[in-house]
Formats: sequence, structure tokens, C-alpha cells
Amino acid sequence: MDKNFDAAAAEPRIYAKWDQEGRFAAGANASRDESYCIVIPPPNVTGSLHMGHALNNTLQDILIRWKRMQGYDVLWQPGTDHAGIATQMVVERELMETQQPGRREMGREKFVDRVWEQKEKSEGTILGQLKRLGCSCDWSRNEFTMSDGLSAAVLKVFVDLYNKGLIYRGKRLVNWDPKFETAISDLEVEPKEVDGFMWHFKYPLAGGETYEYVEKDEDGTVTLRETRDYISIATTRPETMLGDGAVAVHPSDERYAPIVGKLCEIPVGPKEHRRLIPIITDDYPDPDFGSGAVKITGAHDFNDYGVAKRGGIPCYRLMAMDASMRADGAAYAEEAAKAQKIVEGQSFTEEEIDAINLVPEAYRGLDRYAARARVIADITAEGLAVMVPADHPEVAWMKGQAPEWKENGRAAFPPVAESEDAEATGPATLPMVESKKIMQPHGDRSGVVIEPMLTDQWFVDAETLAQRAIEDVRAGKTKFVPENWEKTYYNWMENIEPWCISRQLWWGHQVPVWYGPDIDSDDPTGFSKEQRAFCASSEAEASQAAAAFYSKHLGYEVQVHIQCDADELIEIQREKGVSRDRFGIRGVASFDGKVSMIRLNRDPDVLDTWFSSALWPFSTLGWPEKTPELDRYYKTDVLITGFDIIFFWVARMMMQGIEFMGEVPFDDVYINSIVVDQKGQKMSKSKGNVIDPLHLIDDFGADALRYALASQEVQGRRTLRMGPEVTQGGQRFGTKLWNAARLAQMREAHTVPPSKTPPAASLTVNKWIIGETARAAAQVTEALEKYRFNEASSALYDHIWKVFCDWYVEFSKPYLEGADGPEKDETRACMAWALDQCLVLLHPIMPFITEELWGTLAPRDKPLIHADWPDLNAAALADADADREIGWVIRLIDGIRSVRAEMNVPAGAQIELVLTGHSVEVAHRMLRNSQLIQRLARLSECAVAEHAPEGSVTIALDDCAANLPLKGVIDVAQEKARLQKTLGKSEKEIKGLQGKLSNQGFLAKAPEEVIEEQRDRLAIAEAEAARLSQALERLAGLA
RNA sequence: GGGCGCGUAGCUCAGUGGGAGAGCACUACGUUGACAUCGUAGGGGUCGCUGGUUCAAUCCCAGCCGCGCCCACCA
Repeated sequence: MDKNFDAAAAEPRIYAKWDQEGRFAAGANASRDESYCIVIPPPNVTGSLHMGHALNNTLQDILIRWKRMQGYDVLWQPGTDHAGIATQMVVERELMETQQPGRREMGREKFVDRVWEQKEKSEGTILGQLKRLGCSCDWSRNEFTMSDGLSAAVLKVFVDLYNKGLIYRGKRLVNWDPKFETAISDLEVEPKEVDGFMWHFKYPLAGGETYEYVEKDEDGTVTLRETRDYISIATTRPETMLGDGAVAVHPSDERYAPIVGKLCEIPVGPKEHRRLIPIITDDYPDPDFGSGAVKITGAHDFNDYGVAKRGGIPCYRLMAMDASMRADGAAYAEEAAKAQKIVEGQSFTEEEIDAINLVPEAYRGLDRYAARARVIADITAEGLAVMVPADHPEVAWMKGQAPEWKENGRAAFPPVAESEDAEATGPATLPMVESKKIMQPHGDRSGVVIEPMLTDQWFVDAETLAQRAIEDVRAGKTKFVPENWEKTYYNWMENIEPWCISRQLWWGHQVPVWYGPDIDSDDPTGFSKEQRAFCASSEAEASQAAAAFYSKHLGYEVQVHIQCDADELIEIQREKGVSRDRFGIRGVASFDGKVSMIRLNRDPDVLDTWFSSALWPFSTLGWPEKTPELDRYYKTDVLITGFDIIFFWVARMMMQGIEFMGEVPFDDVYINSIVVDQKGQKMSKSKGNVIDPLHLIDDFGADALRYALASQEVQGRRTLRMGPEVTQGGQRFGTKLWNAARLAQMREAHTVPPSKTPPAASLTVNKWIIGETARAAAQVTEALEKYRFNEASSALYDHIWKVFCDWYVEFSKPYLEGADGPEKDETRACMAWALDQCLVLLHPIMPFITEELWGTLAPRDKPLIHADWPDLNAAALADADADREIGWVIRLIDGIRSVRAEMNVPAGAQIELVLTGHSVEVAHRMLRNSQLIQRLARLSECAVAEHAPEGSVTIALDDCAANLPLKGVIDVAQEKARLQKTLGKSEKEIKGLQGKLSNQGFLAKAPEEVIEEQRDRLAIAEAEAARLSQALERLAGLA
């Protein structure tokens, strides 16, 4: 054997062998009927794995390997996620960087093909990384969220939920990402605090009306009274004024009571076409904030949307999908007139309102921030900005202090020309502009400012699905570890909003809905442009459903064509001799006055990537087919994941699992830490502090990284710091074990085939190590059962390094190096067994090095990956006498070593030990172990005597004094000082214990065993102190 | 605003109602036939502050100070 384990060479070799031999396959090594299943959190096919994945998968592999060794029927289900928006973004960025045609130029089909290439590439990388890490997934079952099977599951779930009314389409205000031009869910929005401003503008009352505006302080004293012909509005987004549908005040706000119900004018746009909007009441406005009056722009603000819905206020969409001001529709004058009719009470349909473009010509096509600047400038120029004295403390926009206008809108001060007068004298008043920190929503992928946008989207009725998902966690059917995450889960689930699942992207599961023309209710034989939806799990089914529907309505057969464009439809008509003139844009073609063909178009949207991830625990097991795997492994045993996707993923798996499988998807949800760098900083590409797990594996080996991760994974801790230093610790641990095995091999410990059960032992050291091993096995098992990865790691570290290597290996040497005979044979067998147990117990955490040693040390029936996890009776195997005796020997050796170092006794010098003040039993104990003690404490002789030899250094134990005759070597003063110091500590302890034991309250109320323990400790301390005093007395004579 | 978590040795962090721990770093000595990726020994902490509960508090409770995260959010 080499001195070191060559991880780089051995790990891939070992992994390949396991894989080839089918050691990872579901059910491999199963010896019992119970199953154990984990589904991997599928990594995104956007690139490669980071440290968080390394941690997450290490923890899963530890549990999987452990359970497999315990004989469970184990499945670790692997796979990857198509990660809709993220992957599409990666590909689009790459196209841009390599100056290739963009998505739109390529067209949907070609682009999607290109994303599949990305998927193949990334998946290969990811699986390779998982294998380097040692993950023992059943690769034959590898899945992908967009595979045929999983896509079928997605379709079925969508259709079922649709039919149950739990999925619906509607025009709602959603978070719109103007960069990707898609809706995103609330969870994909990151609010960020940015510097913003709040402008105050006057909305003049219609017809020049006036009212008494009165402000009062808390006591009701009037602080301001003036006649106003306007209502003051504060806003951070002036450009949305164009779409205002009302001004709202709180019903209790007396200041505005006189004008509630009246109309006011939006102070922007062509003067001759100013729009009038009503002043309404709603509970939403806070009278103490701003002016207390809020402009209501239902189509561009979530709070306003709520007010608008409650008050029947129209929501006017102002922006195009890229968040530029709309440039479609009719002339502004015409559109504004339509809006005015709504105010006057004329009713319009949602579609009609959506078609109204209230952006004046001057602003059309501008970016939203450019429009903002123009609106502010125009209002200010017109004198409708609220003006305040130039020294007003809240005014940011003072001469020379105004931040520069920036296109990204972070500081939105437009250039405003000052009047000549102002230049001469300086303005006495300035527009009221408050500088303000505002929370602005950003797309988590795109980074751009999200625009609330009224669009047609698909939603899941999450509230309904959440009910049982909440109940089942309350009932303990799924447990979060650590438990406090349940609170987070409830908090979100109980306030859940409808889940927007449609995305205007190309990469993903296309919504399985086809639209045909709707029946026109006014004309039973005609069709309207409105879309009638057919939801079905295939084109054929949709087509069939549509044919049935239209045939029933018309009373005769019609043909349905899917997604052919108008030209195609015309061609079909010509072939069939259909007259051309009756073909309309509504998607119907007719012949001889009868509708003969109908065109269906599939909804172009795709589903949120989490829609398919939510099915992962059962879709990967074959659902909707009734597969044996589904039956066997669902529900799964544990999900291991990060807290950041509890909402995104865990909650949704709970909902879908319960809905479609009738049962929660997992017993436990273990929330692992977030990996940060060694300074505690979150790893990110922009900070440049990302550590690639592969680099650490290259430098230290996968085992080292795995050990480092496991040993740092503390239940309930949020972050885990990882870096080369910690990983190196793992490597050292491996080397230590490696060399212990090397010694065992040199000493021929494995000459007899090692047994699974502990060998019969007669020697104390062997009895002792058997007990210690059983104890360690129990600790590791218990720690793993409780998901205490750090405890399992440290139990192994202590046992292997501190107990096995530091003491047992040393204790065993005299026997292993001694004459052949029963003692040598026994010790060999015990060492082989104890070492084997170390390998078995460490295998889940450090699979490679342990497997290598397992194979190197002895021929085996099975590789270590399939070895049996020990089930030792720790209590029965513990030998109290052996423990006591070895404990004593260790204390004695420690004491001697300590004194030798303090007295500067040369390491090579052999000195004598004389025991005094002992009982016969203690003397025998020493003599029995004198060989070990001499060797480890580097002694020439172990003797017993009546009195300590003159000039001895004394080590006080409770049942004896160990004297080292060092006459001529020791410095009497130094030794006195040492004894004094030790005695001081002893006395301090005695004092404390005596105090406690004389406290009546303590004696009356403390448990008996605690009192007993304190008494024992006192006795020991007193015995030690007595021996120390004696030693000091002897020295007193000398000095 | 609501919720969660943290503050223990120089650093990173375990831990416990009854004797303060580990790794790394540091100091001294050392190459003794497994291991210098090592060994032996050692220094180093009023366990954030204040109060309460208790026979007993680093641990439980309350408040405060400092730090971090999540959710929501006033136009």
C-alpha cells in the first residue's frame, strides 16, 4: 500500500465499477421489504452544479448509502429540470454573445431545437459532476421534466385541473418582465430598495369648482384652511397618470368629504382633451400618507387594481409588452372620448377597454421612464405641480442638487428649463419632489424593473389545493426538519395567491388548450372572434372535442384543422372546391352556406417550470401509468432541499401530490444549509467568490469534500461556510484512516477472514475496542436517523482518530508484534473487525476511500457499498471492567506524558515509574498493563513501592500516585509550582462541590443521581488533592 | 410592519439545566517501523448585556444591544 490514497486515480475507477456492477440500481442489496426512496431535486439544465448542489447531493447520498447498507429496497431517483425561463435566457444570451440570429429571427421551432442542444450539453455536465461526487443514483431511471413521460403527466394534470375548474384563464394584473416579455409569478419577483422620488401634482376639479380645504392637528385645532380648486396627488410613477381611472380618498377623510363623488381632471395630455375621473372613497388610502388622496391606475399597480375592482373603475393598459408607451389604437382624442363615455356610465367589455390607448400622441412609443420625464416636465411647465418654498425640508429638487436624469429611471429628474425671471432672482418656490427610498420589483432572472400588466394568463386555484397541504402537515403526515420551517410553510400557504402558470416563452410545456371561434350568441348560426377553449391532452383529442362541439351546434359534420394558417386554410378550401369568398378571419370556412371547416389554434404559452417540477415525486415514478415503482416508492421517505425553494417547489409538490396521488409526497422534508464562502459571503458570479466543487474534488478528492460538507452541516443552521481549508481537514481524516489500515495490513490483521460479528476477546484492550466500536456505531446510526450529519461525522472522527488510531492501534502493537499465539490471533481478529466497522460506518460519508480499503485489506463477498450496516447491541458489548481499566491506563499515560513535557524530559529518555498509595487491585491493574504503559509513556520500568523515591515528580490520581524519580533532572522550585497550580485547581473544585453539597436546597431538591455524582467528584478531587499535598510536603523537605 | 435565526477560544463553529468543547491558527518538543497530510504537550473563553425563574443558568423566560435572512409594504 502507498502512503496516501490517490483519490484522483481511484475515485473514477471505483465509481465505474459500482456503476457497471449495477450497485446503484433500485432495490440492489435489498434484504428487507421496506422501501426507501429519495427523489433528487432536479438541477436546472442551465450549466453546471455549484457548491449548494454538492452539499444537497452529498446529504442525499449519505442517507441512500446508509439505508442501502441496512438492506432497504432503495431508490434514489435522479433527473434534471428544463428550468424554462432560466434556460431560455442562457441560450438567448449565448446567441447574442456569438452574434448569431436571435430567438425571433430563428423562429420557435429552430430555437427550441437549439435549447435542446443546451439541455444535452448541460445534462451531461451535471451527471458527470454528480458521479464525480460519488452519488449513487439509479442512473437507468434518469429523468427530465420535458421527457415524453413527464410531459404526459403534465398534460394530464393540466387537463384534470382544468376539468375540475382548478385551472382557469383570465385577464388579471400580473408581474410582467419587460425584458423577456413574459408574465412571472410573485415568487420570481425580487423587491429591491432603490432611490426614488415622489412628485406632488394638482388634479383640478372639473368646471373650476372650489371647496374649503381644512387641515387639523391631533387635537382638532385647525392648522390650515384654504379654498382649493384642485386635489393634491402624490405619486412615484407620474407616467401612469395617463391611465388613471379615479382618485380615491379614505371614507373617513374629512378634508375631501366635500368633493367625493365629483370629477377632477388628469393634468396631462392635450389641453382640449383632458380626461375627467371621479373622486371615490376606498379603505385603501392612508389619510396620513402623502396628501391622503391616491390616483387609481388599475392596470399598472396591484393596490390600485384592487381598488379599481372594488369600485368598478376601468383599468387602462398604457404600455406595450416591452414596457414602452402604447403606440397602437386610434388617435388620442378619440380614445379619450371613449374613456369619457365610461365615466358617463356607458358599459364596455373588458376587451374594448383593453383596446383603448390613452397615451397621447406626444408620448406614444416612448420608454416608460422617458415618458415619466416628459409628463413631469409638461405638468410642471403648466403650473400644476404642487409648489413649496425653496427651503422646504422635504424638497429634493433644489437648484444645483437635482440628481441627473438617467435612462434607467433610478433618479428621475427631468431637465426643466428655468424661466428667465428665475435665473435672475432664483425661484421662490419649487415643485414638491420628495426624495424617497422605494421598493421596486425586479425580475429575479432579468434584473429589470417589473411592470404590473393586465394580460390574459392561466392560473391555478392554489387556495383550494393548499387546504389539504396545510392540514396534512398539521397532522404530521409530512414533517419539516428542523421543525421551525413549518411556520414558514404555513405562513405562505395560508396567504397563498392564485398561481400564474402561463409564461410567454418558447421553452417549456405548451399549454394544452386549443382555441376555435366561439358561437355568436346574437346569431345562433354565426361565429364570433371570441375564443372557445378546448383543453385536451393531445391535438387529436382537442380536434375531436371541437368537432363534436361544432357539429352538435350546427347539426352537421365539420372538419377541424389544427393551427393551419389562413393561406393553408384557403388552399384546403380550394382543393375541396369551397368558395373562397366565404372564408373569414374567424377561423371558419364554409361551402354552400354551410360551415365546413374550423381552424383551431393552440395556445402559444408555455407553463411555469415549477408546474412540472411539482409532479416530480410521482411523475418520475411513471405516473399516470400504474407502475410497480409508483406503488413501491411513493410516498417517498425524505426530500432534501434548500429553504429558498420551499414555496417554489416543496409547497407545490405537496399540493399536487395530495391532489393526484391522494397522499403527501414525502414523510420528511429536510432543509439543508445554504453554502457560503469562507468569509460568510453568499457565493455569486458577480462577487467572483464562487468555488467550483470540482476544483475541490480535484485538489482533495470527493471523499474530502463530502466529509467537509457533512461535518459542517448542522441542523437548523442557515449557512455553511465552505472552502479549501475545511476540505483539507476531510482529506487529512482520510489519510489518517488510510494509514491505520496500512498498519493493519502490515501487521496482517486480516489474515483470517474478518467476521461481521465481534470476535471473542479475552484481552482487555480487545474487549474495550469492541465496546467502543459498538458505541460509535450506535452514535452514528442515531445521528443519521435524526438527520444530524455533523454529529455522525464527529462521532466517526472521534472514534476513528481519537479512539481507534490514537489508542487502540498503539495498545494492540505489543500483541501484534509479539510472539505468535492466541493473543496475537485474537488481536488481529479484533483489529480487523474494528477496522472493518470503521470502514462500514464511514462509507456513506466517504465512500471511495473506504471501498478501496475494504477491497485492499481482504477478499470480500460483496463490495463495501453493499456491506451490512452493523446492528450491534452496544449495551451488551460494553465491558465495564475493560472500560474502567483502559480509562485508567489512558489517564495515567496522559499524566506521565504531560509531566514529561513540562519537565522537559527528553522524548527519547526512558524513565521509571513508581506507584504509591495504591490498593492491591490498582497495583495489579498497573502490572497487567505495564507493557502498554511503558511503551506509550516511554518508561524503562513500572514498579510499586511503599514510598515515593526521593526527588520524584508526582502525578495524582484518585486511587494512586504515580511517581517519576527524576532526581537531578527536576527543578524543585518548578515542580513545586506545578504541584501548587494543580492543587489550586483541585481545591477550587473541592470548594465549589462542598458548597453545593452543604446547600440544603440542593440536597432537598436535586435528583439523587446528581447529588451522588457530585459526591463522587468531590471524593476524587479530595483524593487527588491529598496526594498533591503529600508530594508538596516531600518537596518541602528537599528544599 | 410580520416572522425566523445568530452573538461561546485569535478565526470558523459544535454543545449542554449540574464538571466549558472541536477543527484551524498559535507555542514548545519530537522523525519511536501506520501516518510530518504526523505525534506529544501547552497557552487561550466573566458562553453579547441586564433582569427573572430555579437548590443550580452559557443553556429556560423577558427586555435591551449588535448582526443576518425571509415575507409584506404607503400611492
